[in-house]
Amino acid sequence: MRRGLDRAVVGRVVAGVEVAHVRAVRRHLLGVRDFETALPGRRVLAACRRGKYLWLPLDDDRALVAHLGMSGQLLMVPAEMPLQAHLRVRTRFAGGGSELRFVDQRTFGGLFLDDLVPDRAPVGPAGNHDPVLGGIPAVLSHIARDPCDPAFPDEAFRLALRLRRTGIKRALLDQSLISGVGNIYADEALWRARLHYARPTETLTRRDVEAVLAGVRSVFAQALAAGGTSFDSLYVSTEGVSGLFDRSLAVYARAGQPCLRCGTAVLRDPFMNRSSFTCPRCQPRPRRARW
DNA sequence: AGACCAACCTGCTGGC
DNA sequence: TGCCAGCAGGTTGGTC
Repeated sequence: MRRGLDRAVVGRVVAGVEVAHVRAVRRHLLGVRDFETALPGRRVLAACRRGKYLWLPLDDDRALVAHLGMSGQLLMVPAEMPLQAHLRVRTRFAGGGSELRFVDQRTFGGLFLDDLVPDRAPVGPAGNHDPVLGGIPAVLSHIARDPCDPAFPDEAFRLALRLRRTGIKRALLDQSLISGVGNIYADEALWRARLHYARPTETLTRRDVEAVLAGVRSVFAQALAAGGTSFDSLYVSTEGVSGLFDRSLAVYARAGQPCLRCGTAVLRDPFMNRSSFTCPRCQPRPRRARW
C-alpha cells in the first residue's frame, strides 16, 4: 500500500478533503473541520511506513497519518466511481485524475494530521540507512522499528525480551518492541522458528531469538512479494487487488489440517480474544507457559 | 513500569 | 428461514 501511494500521490497537491464519517478522523485534536481545511494546498512529499502505520509527509512539517485497523483500505479510484458503502474520507488532488479514498467497514482505523519530529527509535549496529523523510509523526514515537528496517536493533530486542515477563507471541504483538507483526504473521513466524506462542520470553536463547527474527523477516518478505494476505475483499492494494499470501500460510486458519513439515494436525487455541494456531509437534507447549 | 483487559465497530458464518 | 452467539487481520486507555 505504501508503494501504491508512492506511485500515485507523491508530488501531488491536495485540492480538497471530504470527511464522510467523523469517527474516521481520530486523534486529531483540532477536530474534523480543521482536518478538512488544513490539507488543501499541501504537497505530498513522500509515502512512509513504520509497522502498521502509514504516513504522507507534507510541505508544512506535518504528515497525513493513516492506520488501517482491521478493515481499512486506501484506494486510488476515478472521481466518478460510485461511493463505497463504508467510504470515510475522500481526498482530491490538483489537476484531477484519481482520488484517494479511505474506506473502512469497522472504523477501527483512521486518519489524522500530526507534527513530524526527530526519529528517536533505537538503532542497531547497522546504523540508520533508511532515515524517514522529515522525521516521524509525533504520536508514533512509541512504535519500534520494523524488523525489515536495516536499523532494527536485534540485540536490544533480545535484551528487552529477557527483561519481559510474558509469552513470546504477546511480545511479538507489542508494537513498542517490534512493529508490523500482527496475529497472522506472529503465528507464521513462530511456526517457522518452531516455538510455541506461550514460551516465556526470558527463557529464549540467543539462537531462539535469531530464529524468531528470521521467521518474521522471511514471512514479511514472502507476504509482501505476494501482495499481502487477503481472506476477503477487504484486504486490497491501492488498486483494489487482493494479496495471495493466504495460499502460503503454514498454520494460520488451518486448524485440523496437516502441518506442512510433519503432517500433525494443526491446533487452534483461544488467545487474547482471538486465536493462535500451532503445530503441537513442531511447537510443543512449554511446561512453564506464559500467555 | 509492566501486564492485561475492555472498548471501539460492522458483517459474516454456523448452530439450533 | 430466522435468530443469535461467536469470530474477524488492531490499538488505546484504563486498572491493577
